[in-house]
Amino acid sequence: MSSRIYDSIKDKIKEILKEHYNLDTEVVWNKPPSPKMGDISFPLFNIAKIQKSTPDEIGKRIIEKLSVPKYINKLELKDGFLNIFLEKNSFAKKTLLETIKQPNYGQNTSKASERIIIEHTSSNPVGPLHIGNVRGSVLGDVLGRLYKFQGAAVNVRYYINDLGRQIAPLIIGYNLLMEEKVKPDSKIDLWIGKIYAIVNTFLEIQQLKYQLKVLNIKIKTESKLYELNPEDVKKYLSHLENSKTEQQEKDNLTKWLQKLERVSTSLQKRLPKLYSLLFNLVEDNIEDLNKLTIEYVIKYQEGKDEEIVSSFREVSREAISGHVTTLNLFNIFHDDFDWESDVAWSGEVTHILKELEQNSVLRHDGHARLLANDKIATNFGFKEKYNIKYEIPDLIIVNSEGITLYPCRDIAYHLHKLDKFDATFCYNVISKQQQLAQLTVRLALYALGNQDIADRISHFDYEYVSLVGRKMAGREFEYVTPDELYDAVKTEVDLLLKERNYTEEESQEISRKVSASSVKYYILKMDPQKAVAFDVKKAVSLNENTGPFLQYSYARALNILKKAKEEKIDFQTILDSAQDLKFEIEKKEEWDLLQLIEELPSIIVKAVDSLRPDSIANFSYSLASTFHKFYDVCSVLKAETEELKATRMILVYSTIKCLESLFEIMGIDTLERM
RNA sequence: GGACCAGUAGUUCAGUGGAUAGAAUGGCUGCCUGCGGAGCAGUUGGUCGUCGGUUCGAAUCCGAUCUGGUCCGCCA
Repeated sequence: MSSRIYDSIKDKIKEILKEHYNLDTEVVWNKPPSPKMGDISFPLFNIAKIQKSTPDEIGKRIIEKLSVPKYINKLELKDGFLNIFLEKNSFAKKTLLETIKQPNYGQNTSKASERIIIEHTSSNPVGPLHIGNVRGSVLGDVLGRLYKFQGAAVNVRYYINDLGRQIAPLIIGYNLLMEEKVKPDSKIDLWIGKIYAIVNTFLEIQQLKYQLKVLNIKIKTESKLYELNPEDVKKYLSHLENSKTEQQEKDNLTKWLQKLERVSTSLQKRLPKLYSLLFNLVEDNIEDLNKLTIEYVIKYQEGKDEEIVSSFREVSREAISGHVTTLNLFNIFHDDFDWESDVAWSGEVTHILKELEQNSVLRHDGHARLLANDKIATNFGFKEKYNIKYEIPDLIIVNSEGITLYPCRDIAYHLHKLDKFDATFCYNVISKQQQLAQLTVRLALYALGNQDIADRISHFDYEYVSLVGRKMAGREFEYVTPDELYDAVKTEVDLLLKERNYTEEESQEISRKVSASSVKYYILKMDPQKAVAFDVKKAVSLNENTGPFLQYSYARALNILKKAKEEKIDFQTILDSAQDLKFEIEKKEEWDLLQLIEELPSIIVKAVDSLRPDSIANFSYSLASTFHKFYDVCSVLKAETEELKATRMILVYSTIKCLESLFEIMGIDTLERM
């Protein structure tokens, strides 16, 4: 907890301790459990202990010396705490005058000297974004907005992983459909996701059959190369059971068989038309899908075959364009896009490997090459610097066939990434699964003599999102997309809006903004470190701690001022003469609201310093919720006295300003009516 | 086997050394001639995974331990 007024009282107490006891110690404050014990309290135990005195003695001394600022009403000692009762009216005046004065309340320049790169989303271009990826998008977006709000220059980048083996089967299927002039049956990235899942299944079926053949597990069958029917699976399983294969391998193959059977049946059921269309196309045109896949991958990695290059790029671009459309729904935008393939083609990876080799930090083991993470961490002072006490595992970066794996490109990418924006710091908002890979990148930079770069890169990690009861799997076309959540909410909202008298245009704007905020806020409000089982029902809810709830509070607050205008109350004059106004805080609800307003600036600072974008959402909820309570109990326009009316109007106005700042940071739209 | 993260009300979560652990949701009950009911109020519900330690004080820090997720040699 932090607050400017409270901190200033704290500083006074610190001064007294320094002056009186020559004591330089940290003083903490907190909120008493009950208002009867005051508004703010200071525990005196540790000071008493250092001074070999009692809390009461210390407290008495502080009270004696504390020249009471005008917003302190009463001081009290109780159970070792110094309890302070604030003079609410002066507190209100100080806080609200400040709020009125600032154009964007809570904005500051504490990060003005920073230039921040934020990489987020960076999803593979083989399907639509799902709620798992979008968790990173939302966190990255809000982190960037927090920095911007505090004066930093922010550059948001998307790293396109277009070199994956997985893309090749997608390209093959996509091209076959193009030749047949088949049109997408859905949003482009979703369509790509379908093609990928289907053709990849064919590929896996072929690979599995090949493996079984190698082990001499053969069955009599009528089925085609890319087909796996249930009867064959049964036969395979019984052959496998009786074969002399190692148990471990038996288990793996059994699992694989079962999985592929499940996936192919499920895909056939859910996408019957596309499945059979692609099946026939691949069966008729592709003799050896596996071989072709490898050929494509190698050719793209080399980057010289123009046809292949343009195919990969085209499909990737299509997928990413779908991602961008989705992200834009939620006010999430990227400034730049980097291609993994560009990094590969630059030839830098070869140099890096050579240098790592020369520096003796590559470990050859069997046939693969690993980056000697622990050795680097120890020798270059990394462990000491970051207080790492365990052994860091080595990571394979070149496989036994001499093919460089993605961490190599990641290292090359990060060598120049900060230069692209002349950045002071870079956050990679990437799921926790990438922890070791991300650490490896930084260690490689250490080994290459680029500690200065490595120390300015941070992995902002977040836990995975699963579905209630099952896992999300792109390969199986199993996921919940933010698009479908958005649509589900929108249907609900449209229904609500039908009962109100809005024009079609207004209605569309409102439902768009409400739906977007609903989905975005739901993802934002969860602690990044917590794995979440996603509940679709809750995600589309419009009540309680949701985006629409906040928007509703805003509209309600705004409406009071609108109403005031109708009643010919000149609020501008009230604002202009606020300096001379006698502020009056009468009820608990006003006081609660006021304190949250006062707290907002420090909440913003803390959110970025502790890397908790989600804390903004939770604070917004308490503010909105407190406002509703205030609204219910305190009549603004019909307040008993002019002073009370003016104070309440300014409270409403300040709440609006708070919400505007919070919405700005969360990238959620405000609504005047809904 | 090692590492990282999580474990708080029936459920979903907030709470990163302070007094009596907070919301929401489910169930039950009230408030629309009122500044917008997408709201508010009441009621019910917790050995903060377990055991120790540090401390005047622990959900919070340390150590063990259990459970779940993820990563640790050829996918990204």
